Amino acid sequence: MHSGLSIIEENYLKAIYKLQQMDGRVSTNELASEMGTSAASATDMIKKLSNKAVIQYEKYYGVQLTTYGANLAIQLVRRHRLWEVFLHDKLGYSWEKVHDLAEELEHVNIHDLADRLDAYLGHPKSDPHGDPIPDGSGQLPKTDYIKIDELRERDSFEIKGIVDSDAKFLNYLTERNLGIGCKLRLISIDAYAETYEVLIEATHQSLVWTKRIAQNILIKKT
Amino acid sequence: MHSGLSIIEENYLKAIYKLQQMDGRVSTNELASEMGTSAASATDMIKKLSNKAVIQYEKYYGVQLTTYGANLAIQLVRRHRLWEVFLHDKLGYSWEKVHDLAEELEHVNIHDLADRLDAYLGHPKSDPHGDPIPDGSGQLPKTDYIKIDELRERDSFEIKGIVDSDAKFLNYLTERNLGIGCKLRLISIDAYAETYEVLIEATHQSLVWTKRIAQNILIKKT
DNA sequence: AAAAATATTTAGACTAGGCTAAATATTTTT
DNA sequence: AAAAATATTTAGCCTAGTCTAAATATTTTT
Ligand SMILES: [Mn+2]
Ligand SMILES: [Mn+2]
Ligand SMILES: [Mn+2]
Ligand SMILES: [Mn+2]
Repeated sequence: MHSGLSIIEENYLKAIYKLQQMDGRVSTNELASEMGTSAASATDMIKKLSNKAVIQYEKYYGVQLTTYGANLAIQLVRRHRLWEVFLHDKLGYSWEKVHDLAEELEHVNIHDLADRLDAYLGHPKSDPHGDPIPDGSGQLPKTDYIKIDELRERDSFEIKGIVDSDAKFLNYLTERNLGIGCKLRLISIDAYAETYEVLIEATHQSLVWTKRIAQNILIKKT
Repeated sequence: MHSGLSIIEENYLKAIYKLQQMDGRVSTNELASEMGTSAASATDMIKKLSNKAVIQYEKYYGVQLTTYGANLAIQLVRRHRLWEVFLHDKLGYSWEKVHDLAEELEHVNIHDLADRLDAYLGHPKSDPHGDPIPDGSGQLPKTDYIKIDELRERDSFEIKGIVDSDAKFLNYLTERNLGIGCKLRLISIDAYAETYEVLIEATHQSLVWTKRIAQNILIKKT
């Protein structure tokens, strides 16, 4: 259960996992920027994680998680998201607040804490931001969410997830009564301005999404 | 909310708080021994905590918590015990396991986490070891527990708490079906051997407690 | 009131994680 | 194919927390 990694090493590991999702290979600069440190510090840490067999490292080439490292990362993500569910569902925190708290709680990993928490929460499939929660064996529930650019005018849809849940974006959504499970309809597409006019079914409120905003929202056609 | 102390500084603070309960003034050696470090390390940390106005320090004399430091310590104890209740009552951990986990969780202190946890747990008055939980303003519920040497033969009593909940002692109790709330009767006192024969009401099981064991159990006459 | 024993502090060194500045490799542009 | 720009690593230094060994203060014993 105990990973042999320090809290800081675990945070780097999670960052590598996140970047690898998108890019495959992770460069020193990418990692440094994600962690908010210097490239020199990232190089130092890369060497440490490499010595612990968590990542595979080739000089001037970048890093990749080993199978072992990927497993550790997924369990870390699992704990993070389970804590987010706890904080949101049981303690009533808003989805903007849960991330910072889970960022600390995720590092507690003794006994079978994650499994007990999972059972207590009723084996949730996704966290408050719509991100899928890996099961005990590291399996991620398969989702088939799309983005709004795959819809046609007058299609109905539901918000299912957020690509990058940074606090400012979550706040933007909350202020406009948008959240996971929210039902909407695509009213019109402005192809030149690259904007989408949508209507919230519940309130009949109408909004315009720029491409940048729309690309950050995962949906399902209904 | 954020104390300005590192996790390690917080652990020292809690140790000082614990030792001060018993002794008043805390010596360098006592602290080093409680923390499992060298006296030199304890001296180093004492200087740091003193600079942060958490303790008052006089060379070669010992340390004492300041009012500010005592408040921080009590809030830390509050978080520790609330997490223990959560782990025990909600996740079903035994009282031997909750301490180690709470030792890590107690350091998470952002937003109003302790207060939300407290409300969620129904404002518990004591943790799974019978230790009182301070309220949000640091007030400890007053208890009037005694030890068995204040009883007479044939008195009935209930276990209310444990003085020093180390794992081995908790295990000793669990193996004999003893725990908080357990009802017993004092059968006889052997003044010369300094032992107490007690009877568990529920099972009619009879046990002999040595003075060392008896001194570690807090009870209430019923 | 000395001597001996004990407690505490200081000195110097080590590891983890971080930084800046300089050196070196790689990629892109011309 | 050079030159310029960018990316990465190395070198050297810093702080937090730890250690051992040595120095100093205090307490206890004789
Ligand atoms: Mn984290
Ligand atoms: Mn999340
Ligand atoms: Mn702790
Ligand atoms: Mn306890």
